[in-house]
Amino acid sequence: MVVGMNDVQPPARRSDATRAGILRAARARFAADGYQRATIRAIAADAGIDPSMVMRYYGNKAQLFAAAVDVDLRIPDVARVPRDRLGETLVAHFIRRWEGDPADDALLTLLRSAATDESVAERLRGIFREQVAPVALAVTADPAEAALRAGLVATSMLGLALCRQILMLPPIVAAAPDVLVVQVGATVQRYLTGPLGGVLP
Amino acid sequence: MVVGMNDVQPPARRSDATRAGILRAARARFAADGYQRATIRAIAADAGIDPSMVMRYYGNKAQLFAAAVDVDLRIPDVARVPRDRLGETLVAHFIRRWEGDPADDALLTLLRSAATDESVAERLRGIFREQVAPVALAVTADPAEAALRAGLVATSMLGLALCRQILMLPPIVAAAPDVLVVQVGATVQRYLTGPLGGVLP
DNA sequence: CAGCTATGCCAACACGTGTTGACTAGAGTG
DNA sequence: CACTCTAGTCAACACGTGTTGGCATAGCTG
Repeated sequence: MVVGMNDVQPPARRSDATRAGILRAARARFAADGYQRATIRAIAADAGIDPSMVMRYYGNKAQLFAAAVDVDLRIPDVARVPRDRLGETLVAHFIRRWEGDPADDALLTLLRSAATDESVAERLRGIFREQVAPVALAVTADPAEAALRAGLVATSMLGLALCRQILMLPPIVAAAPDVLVVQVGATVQRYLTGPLGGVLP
Repeated sequence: MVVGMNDVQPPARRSDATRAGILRAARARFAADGYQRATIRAIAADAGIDPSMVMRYYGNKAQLFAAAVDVDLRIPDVARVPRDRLGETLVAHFIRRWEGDPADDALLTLLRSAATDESVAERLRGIFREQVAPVALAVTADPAEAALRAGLVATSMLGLALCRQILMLPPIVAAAPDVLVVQVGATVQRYLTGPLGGVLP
């Protein structure tokens, strides 16, 4: 085994461990405190290095945030899911991810900060456009209808994330995943495949 | 007409106009920027007075926030609403409030700040417990079931508020109120009066 | 008018923030 | 070994924050 395992782009610098440590600490802090409250000093302390290293490797706080929060919802391929199971499948997917390590889920981090930072909100809208909207397009061909359906789904899913993982609303935190999958899943299902009432422009 | 019109508690100080001005500016700033980003200096500037006056009249920033954000959802009396119209009625009620002046709605202000400030989140949970949960209790006698139903309703309503007023998700912002009332109203209706599947402990 | 109190402004403190630059050790290379 | 470049620390700057105390002024009260 030679020194360079991945002889593609990065020349495998000696500081890779530190960089990774910074990124790991940043993810945790941003997830726990949001963009503004998470300080470079705290992140550096968690990573066990000097704050100036963060600046050297990531430029500034905004770029560190961008690097730390890479959002891939990993939405399952809707083509492989029975049409009448879409709602349950999607809700189960997200709950399972949050169950693992909420501090590791970029979506929750973004949601926390998007409430007060417009630039983060813009980024969330981008995620919606590129990763959520396509799901609705697999159900309807009409773009306007698909956009509305996707928006309603976002309403439901983000509302669940907000109440369960951020606001910690007791009944929703205590609810068994199965119950939420059935109830919220039914809502998402209706938003995706149910009637809209023909009120589209 | 004598000097004191309301001769009850407050002796009608001469600085009442200033106090009100501070409160008005604080409401706007907190609604627009959230708790942390809204600065005492900015609020004082908006009110046209010195920052130290804010401290004199309201003690500190936290107390100013508490004074500025008084939350009365003014949920309509559920007893006067037909049981099968609860969902639509509730959604229409909230949308109508936001339509007016979002910066004046305390719920949105709280929602913005609750994402990053635990104490604000705790306050939101209080609002939920005292103003939302009772609605579900008017539908079911069982407290555990009522709590779950109220939680699901919160999921739906806060998700809508989040996407429409805070994240500004294009399809939800563009959607006509009627459409949202019908669609989200149906969801709330089912959460309140629909079957739960008997999975309650 | 004299005196007191409420109302307001000004300047400053103490602190935490992101960010920068100079400087030290230490590995890698000729 | 001598030289170079990287990884890292330290101290400090410039700024914005909440908060405080002192001082002027205007209005009310005797």
